[in-house]
Amino acid sequence: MKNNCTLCDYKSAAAQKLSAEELKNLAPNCITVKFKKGDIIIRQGTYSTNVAYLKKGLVKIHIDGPYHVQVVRIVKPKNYLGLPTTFGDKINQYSVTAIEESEVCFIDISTFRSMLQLNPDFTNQIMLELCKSELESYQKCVNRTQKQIRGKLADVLLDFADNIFHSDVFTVNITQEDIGNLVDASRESVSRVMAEFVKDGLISMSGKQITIVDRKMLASASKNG
Amino acid sequence: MKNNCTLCDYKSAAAQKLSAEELKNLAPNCITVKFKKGDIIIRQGTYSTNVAYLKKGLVKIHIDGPYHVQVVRIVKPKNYLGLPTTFGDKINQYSVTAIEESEVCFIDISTFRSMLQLNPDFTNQIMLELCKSELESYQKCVNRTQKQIRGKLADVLLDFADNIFHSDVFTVNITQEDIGNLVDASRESVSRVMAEFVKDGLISMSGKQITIVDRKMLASASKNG
DNA sequence: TTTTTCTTGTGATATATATCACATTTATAT
DNA sequence: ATATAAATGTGATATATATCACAAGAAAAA
Repeated sequence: MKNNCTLCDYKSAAAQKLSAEELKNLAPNCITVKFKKGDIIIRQGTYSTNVAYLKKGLVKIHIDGPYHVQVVRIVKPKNYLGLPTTFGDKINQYSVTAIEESEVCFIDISTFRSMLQLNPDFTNQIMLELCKSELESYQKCVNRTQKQIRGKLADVLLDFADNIFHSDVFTVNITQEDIGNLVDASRESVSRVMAEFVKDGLISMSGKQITIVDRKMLASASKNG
Repeated sequence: MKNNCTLCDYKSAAAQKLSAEELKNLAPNCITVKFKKGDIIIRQGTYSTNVAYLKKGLVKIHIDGPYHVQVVRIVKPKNYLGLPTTFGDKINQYSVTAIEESEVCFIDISTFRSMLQLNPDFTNQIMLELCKSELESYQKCVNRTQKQIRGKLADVLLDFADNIFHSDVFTVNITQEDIGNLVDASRESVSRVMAEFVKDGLISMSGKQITIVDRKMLASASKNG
């Protein structure tokens, strides 16, 4: 689908720094593609020739580890997917898969580069996001390696409510195995701990819908396991 | 100590993109400071007002986790320390400590920002490094969470030899507790596995000097634990 | 609807590694 | 040189979580 970037309602913080002229030049160099749940958007090990930007939907970023897949994080719209790959390495170091119907805008890499070259405000915003996500990934890694399952699961549930769905009631279209890969635990352990959380009244579940019932206790589980 | 950046022998890849004029302007806005082994260069939780760049020595980057310290990585010279903090957050998200006598150049942050604003080649190089380190940190996190101690220790030893000391014989000025924090293991476990490696002829040790004896077996330990 | 596949629940068991406790060695300070 | 502190080695024990095995439920396909 051809784009009209000027009128785009899903502009990134960085793209909002672009001039009318620049946005006009951008349009013919990017395409929007729709993905269904389960579709692979970026595949680890393949060449990356575009910058991907999530306009709508929800995706997971995942890496093939030595023994399992690790889900690095869940990404919501108005975020670039795989920015670091775009520069550092030409080969995608991780995969991105849609977990809901999603719309991704693929921007030609040399167009993206020339925007960086020409517009320092744009560049600055991109750098800010790179830095933020690097710091976040450090913090997440510490939590992944040090907390135990109850703590990590509580973290993930609060993160979903606070940063992704902005509601204490939400429906995540991922399996318990995915959640396991997100907190480095087996799917059986996820099942058990979730049941524990329900039993103890921290959350309630019906199907894939999760409701956060007791924020305080969940926060305490996040801290003390 | 006042700097003469033009004549500096330790320029970063990015700084090599600066013009003679730009280097001249840089000099009055940075100072070089010497640190002894054990000195804290950057302290987590404090304000960051400078960009730090490692000219000589060796440092560790570490984060206070919920239960222990995690050593994120060991950094060798000609690398920026804490770049992501410089933009993303004004508060240092991690600490940096010298593990050998080190020299660090502190660059005034607004000077650094204006170089980014004015020199796209400089910026490009900085972005490249940011991206590379983000990808690296993803990969490291997967290894940390999935491999077991033998594998992680083998990784670290090979990393030291290949990427830091460029020799199969090297002396690391860190304790086994540090190594434990680097591979997310207790110091006792590090001691035990190191002894195992010596017994099995993968490495030899005398004091803090480590010699890699059997690369093949070490690489296989890295893979298969 | 019926069949097949995917996902979840739950007990029993195995295991890697932490923790504790103390001895010994090495480094640092007096 | 001596005292003190820090780092390392090593056994015994505890424990969180993986793995295995199978049942049951939900979703997708036929």
